[in-house]
Amino acid sequence: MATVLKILLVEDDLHLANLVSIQVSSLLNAQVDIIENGWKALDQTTHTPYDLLILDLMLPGLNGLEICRKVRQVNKAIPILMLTAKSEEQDKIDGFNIGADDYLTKPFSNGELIARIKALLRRTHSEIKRMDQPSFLQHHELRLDIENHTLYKLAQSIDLTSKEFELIHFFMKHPGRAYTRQQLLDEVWGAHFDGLEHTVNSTINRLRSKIESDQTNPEYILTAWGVGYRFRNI
Amino acid sequence: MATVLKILLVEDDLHLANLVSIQVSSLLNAQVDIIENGWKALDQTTHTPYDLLILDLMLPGLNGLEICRKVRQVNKAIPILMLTAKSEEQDKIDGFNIGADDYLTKPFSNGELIARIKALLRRTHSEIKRMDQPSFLQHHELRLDIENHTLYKLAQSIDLTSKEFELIHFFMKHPGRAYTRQQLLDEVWGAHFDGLEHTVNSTINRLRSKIESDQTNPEYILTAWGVGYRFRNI
DNA sequence: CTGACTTGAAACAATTTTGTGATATCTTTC
DNA sequence: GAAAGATATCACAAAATTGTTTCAAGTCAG
Repeated sequence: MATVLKILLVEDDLHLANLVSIQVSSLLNAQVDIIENGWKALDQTTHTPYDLLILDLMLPGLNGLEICRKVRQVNKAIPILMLTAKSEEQDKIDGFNIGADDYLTKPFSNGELIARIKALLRRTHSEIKRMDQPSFLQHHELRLDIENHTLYKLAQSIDLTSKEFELIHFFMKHPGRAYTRQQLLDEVWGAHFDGLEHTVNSTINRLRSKIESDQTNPEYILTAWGVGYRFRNI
Repeated sequence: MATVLKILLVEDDLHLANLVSIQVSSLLNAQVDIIENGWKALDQTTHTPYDLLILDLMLPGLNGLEICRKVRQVNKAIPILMLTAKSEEQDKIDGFNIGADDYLTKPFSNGELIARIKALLRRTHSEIKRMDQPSFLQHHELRLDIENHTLYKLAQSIDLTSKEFELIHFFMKHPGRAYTRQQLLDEVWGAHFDGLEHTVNSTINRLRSKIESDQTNPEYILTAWGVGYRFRNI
């Protein structure tokens, strides 16, 4: 089910292009097409739907800025990452004015490149999350189908509200560890939530009533007395 | 929080600065210093230790991003909150790259501001705590998993109450040394506790019953006759 | 706009933990 | 070996924490 990311890399330095391609395709589960020439690149983007464009600023034929501008006329949504040399710093501003979403100054590390790409795709609401996390989380009789937003106990599906889903999702990603209520608020409700810790109790109470066979003796969401809660580990 | 928070607010709009200062100092028990000029602010941070920096992005002298970068060169730990106007959205990304921990877009409500500050301080405090303490403490067959808040004897996990956990945590951090009951009360129960020394006995008794194979001949929590208790050293 | 559903908060009930007192057991000292 | 002092154990009550129910406000679809 893991869909492959399609990335177009427009770069005339084939050595660099290959390095980037190898890293990106292996670390992000992506298919990277490489094109050296600006005009060809523009043509290619109109025929194939890409999830991300990586443009070198200096190119034969048509430079990065111009590709950027022309692509944006047609497609306002596609994330664009510009690659620039240090001496071209001034062009950054132009890049943004024209519609690039981020830029990277050469030389850059692989880690930096991957981080930027991930950040870009996250921002543009792409589906990269899928590649960073499994589609299912299974613990004992519980199976969480993350993409379908559904919880199964054995074969039986259990309806969860969205808070309940997020909470058990978090727990199942971090089984065994005890979290305080405040930590759960920060992680699940968001750091800016400004309510009572007791809120966690209520949600856990509702969750337990749906997933535990014997609510007075929970199997999955365990109470860590004096601390908070933890998800079962075995 | 008993101690007063020290916050530096760098903001040239004095009207806004005063509003923020009043709210923050009253609701968070904080002392807020206000500085209008970027250069002065940078100088100030090197002379006074602050718990939090709030930087406006647009400033006379030296803008928020630059202050942020320069402060980070010296101090990697201090939490930084950036204030930006809507039109400066693009700079957010740069802000994060440079090392701000959070940002807030003007106009913001007081509640939002306070919530962000609290969340930031929580985050950085818990990170600091994690930084300077190990995740595990191991002695002989006992292994204390601090983050998971769980004690293992060989592969078997042992349920502890929070006092028991705190007590054995303290012991395992300071093995071999004998502590009087009063010292243990001060260290584990807290200096304000004014109960009987006898309380320590009970807790140790309960702890021993959970971790010692032969309770009449303890391997881990040893009695230091006429003194108090000590944790085994080898 | 209505009605069902979700969510956070408040009140109260139930449970667990923890401190204390009483008593038993062990060490040391003489 | 006995007395005095110190520690261990047990039971119980107080304190702290958590569980449950209910209600009201907010949200969303139809």
